[in-house]
Amino acid sequence: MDATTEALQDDAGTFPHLDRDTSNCSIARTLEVVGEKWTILILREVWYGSSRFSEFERVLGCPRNLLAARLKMLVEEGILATETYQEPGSRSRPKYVITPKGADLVPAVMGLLQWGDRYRADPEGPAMLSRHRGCGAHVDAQIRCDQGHAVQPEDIESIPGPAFRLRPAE
Amino acid sequence: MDATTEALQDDAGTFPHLDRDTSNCSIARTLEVVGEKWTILILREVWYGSSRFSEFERVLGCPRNLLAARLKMLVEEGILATETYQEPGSRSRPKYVITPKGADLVPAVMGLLQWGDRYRADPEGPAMLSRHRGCGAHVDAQIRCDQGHAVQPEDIESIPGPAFRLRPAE
DNA sequence: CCTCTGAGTTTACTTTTCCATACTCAGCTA
DNA sequence: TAGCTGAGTATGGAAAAGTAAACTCAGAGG
Repeated sequence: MDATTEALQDDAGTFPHLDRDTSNCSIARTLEVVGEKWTILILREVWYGSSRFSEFERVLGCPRNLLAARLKMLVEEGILATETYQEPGSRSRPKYVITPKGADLVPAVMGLLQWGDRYRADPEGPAMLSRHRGCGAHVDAQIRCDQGHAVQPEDIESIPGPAFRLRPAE
Repeated sequence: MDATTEALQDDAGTFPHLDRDTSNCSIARTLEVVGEKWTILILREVWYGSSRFSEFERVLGCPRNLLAARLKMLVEEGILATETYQEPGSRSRPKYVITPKGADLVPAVMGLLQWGDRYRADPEGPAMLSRHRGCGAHVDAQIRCDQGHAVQPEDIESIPGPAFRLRPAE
């Protein structure tokens, strides 16, 4: 940890957050990849079991050109990978499967899912439920610290990290 | 639980997911609220300490009309609430604070944050770090079941819920 | 060789969203 | 009552997304 970072961290809570350079924000960078329309919904369908172009098209009702563009981007980003499948009597064709990098998006998507379940579900409840395979208990996304404590949003402290930078003067 | 849902749940894993009605998906509904550009970044700035219109504008560099529209929507949705502040010598003006409903989005945003930290951070690391106030340990979003087990993405089983519907025939 | 099928690509058009800038408005001070 | 400031609103053009339909392409089967 360099001296600048150290100094800023000592000042945690009162660091100059309004003057920081926000171009290297991890939230913004994740949204550059998954923030476009259809992208997260494609991933949702992957974990519900779809893998073929025609399946995504059918269940999402999304334009083919956008679907092709999003799938291509997800493969280029390493979130999906292509494999091949072959129906009897047909030639082999590509299908899309999740990679470990893609699976690491699950906590974020679970977070969106459970917020929608809580605040925007139909009166009778959610359309889909998630449970732990085997134990069968309901699962959800939650925040924990490395000591194993459950953490409430108001007990999260955000402090400058190693790549913290101030905005260049205008 | 009605008979249809029961039947579908017995069939978990092989339910007709390609024929389901996806219009009541909780992920899609959450994205209707927070999926537009700037919305999540506004919330990020709220937990980093901003509350005033001019602060959001300055740190985000977002167009004023979009900022006004997003703030208005977030207040209408109950994610932010307005309070007033008054600088000495100035009239009172509105500021924006997070509500409990807004705080419930933290797991989703933490999920996006940690994915970006892992895969898209600068070589030296993240721009910001999150720690548990008091204990000081690093915090992250993770998936757990109600039995307290940590759950890996591949051990999540998605099954039809009470609002599961098949798509109307075409 | 012809046809069929899934997986795209291409094109043309409409609609929505985004962006930059100019303008307005309310109240506090001079 | 004129000017200043923070918080917006209005507007016009650019970019992205959505829609629909035609077109391509690579094999398997006939």
